[in-house]
Amino acid sequence: MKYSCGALRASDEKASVELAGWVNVRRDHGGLIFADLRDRDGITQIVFDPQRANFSEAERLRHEDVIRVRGTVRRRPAGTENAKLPTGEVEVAVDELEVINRSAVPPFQINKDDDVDENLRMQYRYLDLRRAPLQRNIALRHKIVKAMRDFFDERGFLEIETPILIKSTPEGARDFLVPSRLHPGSFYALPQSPQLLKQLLMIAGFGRYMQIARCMRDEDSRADRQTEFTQLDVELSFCTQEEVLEIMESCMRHTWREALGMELAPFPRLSHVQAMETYGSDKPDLRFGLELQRVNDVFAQTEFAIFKSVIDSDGAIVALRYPGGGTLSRRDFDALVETAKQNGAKGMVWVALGADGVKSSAAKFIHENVAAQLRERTKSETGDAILLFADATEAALGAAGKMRNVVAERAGMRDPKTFAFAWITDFPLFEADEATGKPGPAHHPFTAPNDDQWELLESDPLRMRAQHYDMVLNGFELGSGSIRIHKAEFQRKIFAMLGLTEDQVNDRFGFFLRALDYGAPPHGGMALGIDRIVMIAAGESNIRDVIAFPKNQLMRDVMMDAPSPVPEQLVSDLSLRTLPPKP
RNA sequence: GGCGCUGUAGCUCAGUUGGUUAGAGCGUCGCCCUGUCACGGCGAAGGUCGUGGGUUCGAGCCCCAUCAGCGUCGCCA
Repeated sequence: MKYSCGALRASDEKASVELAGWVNVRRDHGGLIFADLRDRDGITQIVFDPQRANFSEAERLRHEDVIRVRGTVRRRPAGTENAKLPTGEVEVAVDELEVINRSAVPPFQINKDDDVDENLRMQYRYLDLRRAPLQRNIALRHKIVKAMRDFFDERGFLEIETPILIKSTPEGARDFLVPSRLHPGSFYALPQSPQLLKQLLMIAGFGRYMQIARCMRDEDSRADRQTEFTQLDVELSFCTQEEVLEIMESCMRHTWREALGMELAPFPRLSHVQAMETYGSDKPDLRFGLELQRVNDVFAQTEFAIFKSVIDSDGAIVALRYPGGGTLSRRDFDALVETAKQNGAKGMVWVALGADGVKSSAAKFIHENVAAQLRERTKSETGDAILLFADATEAALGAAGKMRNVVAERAGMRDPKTFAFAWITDFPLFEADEATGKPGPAHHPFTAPNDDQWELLESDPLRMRAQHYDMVLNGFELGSGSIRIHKAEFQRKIFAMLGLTEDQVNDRFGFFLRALDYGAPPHGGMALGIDRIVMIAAGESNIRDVIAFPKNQLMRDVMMDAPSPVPEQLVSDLSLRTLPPKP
């Protein structure tokens, strides 16, 4: 009878079994050969006896050979059980050995979790995937996605697929374009998200929609961001923001329970303003405290010119506790100042609360009473350091917020096994564009403002708050959602506000505005990044480690060697011509 | 496009102030080994020090350029 390599137990003793898998390792004792046979399910020790004809064949087994064996399960002799393996009480005495396919010597060791060069791993992705960490991560990903689907099914949602070839709408990220053979000069776009399509499904009366949706954005990748990625996409009709939050939070609670066996506490909620003030970030890591403190008052009388001018110009001096930072050397602090600058700080003043007294990079201005007040305000202790950031309010908070993560990392306060979810609510509807100062959508242009704020659209749009919410986890944004605008009239107002002409609106969004005219129900929803969720759940720090076939930083698939040139004929069939590469 | 880190054996790394023949562990190959599980023992093979140029009597090491990977800024409605 066939078994997986993780199945056999002591209770299977004397069973006649067939196992197939990869040779994880061979231990050749000369007169007796052990091998560990591996498949997705586990590892089983098989034993070759010199009396058997297959012994000489067993001597030739090598790592990653694919074999099938038939034999008898027996208990291992007392004292030789392996407690590290679930199958460690038994072994299979092999009667028949079939070598199905020999393996070349792999470019790196499959049976060890050692670090290997990323490029090599990508080139031999199928071998990297064979190793335990990726096997685990991909299996976890399946469990998470299944838990999500089960949850929404239970709640009456339909999973509906939306097309991959859609219309380019020039807002947002750069589109991936697909040229049309039948319509020369015209292009499809790959979806950045199924945003408009899911809203159309609401207008179509489906009420509750979800999809595990593939999305593409032609932007540079990061450790937590891949150009091609997967979203849990959700939309529902006749809902309030509160209902969306409840459903999404329950979904995550269900998912963590099913996939990780963990119970999640209720998610704390912070307004956007609150998050920025307290943590200097709209995606604060709540695994630790280290709240930022505005300490302008402490320096009200300071002679320190930089601080003084910041206070006079209505900026902020922000203090951050660095637990254990008091023992750092001047050299370490110099490096930390550099880190702060890379994180957007103009500069950074440090105050070290050493056992032998207070030291500071601005010692002249950090009088004893100032140090005492800072210590009190940041709840610091002897042995800690306090970092000070002075700048325009937003900039100072932002830099301090980034350094908050840096010092927490150094202080070992970012435990990957702790999951601190939170909601961020009350985002602004518009943000001023840094270059032009013009208002642009903070989320996307379909987001509804708070119901009573439409009159601000002409007078003071930047003050409008949106029915927009983010879910964050351990300092990562998992995703955003909002209540959408469901009246064409209001949608047109927003487009106009964003500077689109009537013609542009009709050309790009005409189909959508028309749909809003035919009885569009109020609706809202959310989309969460599946890759990021799995990454954090798996305790990985790179999103590639939870994607079966990821691309590298320059968007190349180095295993397939994509993208690649194509025959000229294929290009001309599309009525296209390639330009010579840019010099 | 900018910045940073990395590049030495199949893999992971060490390599002192620029100085003889570039080392280790794992893997690979061969021989030995009947209770191992990172089996053990003995032996062997394996190197364009990313690439190109320069400085020097002499470069893995210093300088310049370049390529690749990773991280990051820009970008990500």
